Amino acid sequence: MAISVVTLGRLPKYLRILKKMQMENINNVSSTSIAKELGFNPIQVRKDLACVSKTDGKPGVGFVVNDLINDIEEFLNINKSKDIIVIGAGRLGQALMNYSGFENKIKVVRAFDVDKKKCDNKKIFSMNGLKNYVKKNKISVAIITVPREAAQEVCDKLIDCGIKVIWNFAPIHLKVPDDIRIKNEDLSASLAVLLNSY
Amino acid sequence: MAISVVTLGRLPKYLRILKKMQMENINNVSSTSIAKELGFNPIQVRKDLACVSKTDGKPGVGFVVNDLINDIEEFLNINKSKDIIVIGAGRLGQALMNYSGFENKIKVVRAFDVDKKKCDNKKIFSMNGLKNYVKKNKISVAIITVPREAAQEVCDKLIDCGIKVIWNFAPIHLKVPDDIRIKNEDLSASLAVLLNSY
DNA sequence: TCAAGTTCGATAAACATTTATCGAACTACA
DNA sequence: TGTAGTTCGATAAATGTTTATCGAACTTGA
Repeated sequence: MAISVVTLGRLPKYLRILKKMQMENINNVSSTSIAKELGFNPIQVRKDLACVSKTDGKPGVGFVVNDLINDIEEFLNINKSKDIIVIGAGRLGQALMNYSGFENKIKVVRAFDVDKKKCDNKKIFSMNGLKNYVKKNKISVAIITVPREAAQEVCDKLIDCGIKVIWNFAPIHLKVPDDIRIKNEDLSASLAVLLNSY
Repeated sequence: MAISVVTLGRLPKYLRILKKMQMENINNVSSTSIAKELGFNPIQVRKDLACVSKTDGKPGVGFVVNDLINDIEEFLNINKSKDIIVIGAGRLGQALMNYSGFENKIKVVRAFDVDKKKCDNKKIFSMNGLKNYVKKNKISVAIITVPREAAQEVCDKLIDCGIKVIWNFAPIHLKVPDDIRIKNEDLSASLAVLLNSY
């Protein structure tokens, strides 16, 4: 069976604590200790790991940290480098450009903005160069951090440029054709869950 | 039965498009059209709405937009104003302070930072004043946007100050006592889901 | 060597969420 | 008035996710 979205979302969390263990020269780890670290259920951890790793854990010992890291990274496809662009060089856009939490080779390489004053020709560029850059560098993933009013227009433009995957931070539900993958990241939804979950 | 987390996360999305309809003087709306707008299933929409609204929809007509808005807002408790603080006045912290997507009366009112150069005594303040401010203004919700290395320490300090709900954007899984509500917002997890969901 | 404790994977059970079905109520229009 | 189309809520079915159970494999230390 294909992996579920919830499992997929947990993988980077495993990766993060496994890498911490790797730094501390810990070779083996049990599902129980991973679970305790993250507040999960150990059975769930084993199930998740079984989805992405062929190497079994040893009873009484646990899993090999290095093997797990390799298997998860391979599964998440973060061994090949991936360049992402962001549209909207406001505070959020710039925060994402400088965010240190993404996996190894995933980088937000360049921002585009309508405001020419923001363009520094190092990492922030005018929207005019967008299509050319996307084509030349075969960019397929873009992040939208423009104001709500501009978001749908920017989204349409990105699709026109050949972008296939869009991560939208503007507080609006963007509509896209079926062949485009989009995640409408909704900070107010996250906050609602946090404030109201009993 | 208590409302589920997934339903809770959809409520702000309903709210957003309902408010748009309200602006356009649309009085009635069917579950079908809401579903189409958001890419959901109409039955799911009706179920979600039934959780938060006592007022039934009329067959052949749909729901009353204004009533739905009121019921959802009341359910989400966003009629009373709620002040939130953010620790870490970097780009992400400042982005959240200026974010326009939160509901009406939810405001990120003040940031705290160790870097005194960032403090402008308008909205950004030194960490020294944290505890006093939290106590005086009965703040219960805080956002963490400091670098990973500082996050756990900041988290502990917040709890010591009396904060009960924490929204963590640092790429690390923070541990808190059972009586503290925390959401470890994990941007790299979100991205992993987006990049790998089939 | 042996007993106690840990940990695994597989299978099954419990629980949660989404989707389908259906009869009834309403609108719109001939 | 009557008929076709829309929409509802309730109930049931299907699907997905998490947790429990259990026998077997391994470690550790007496």
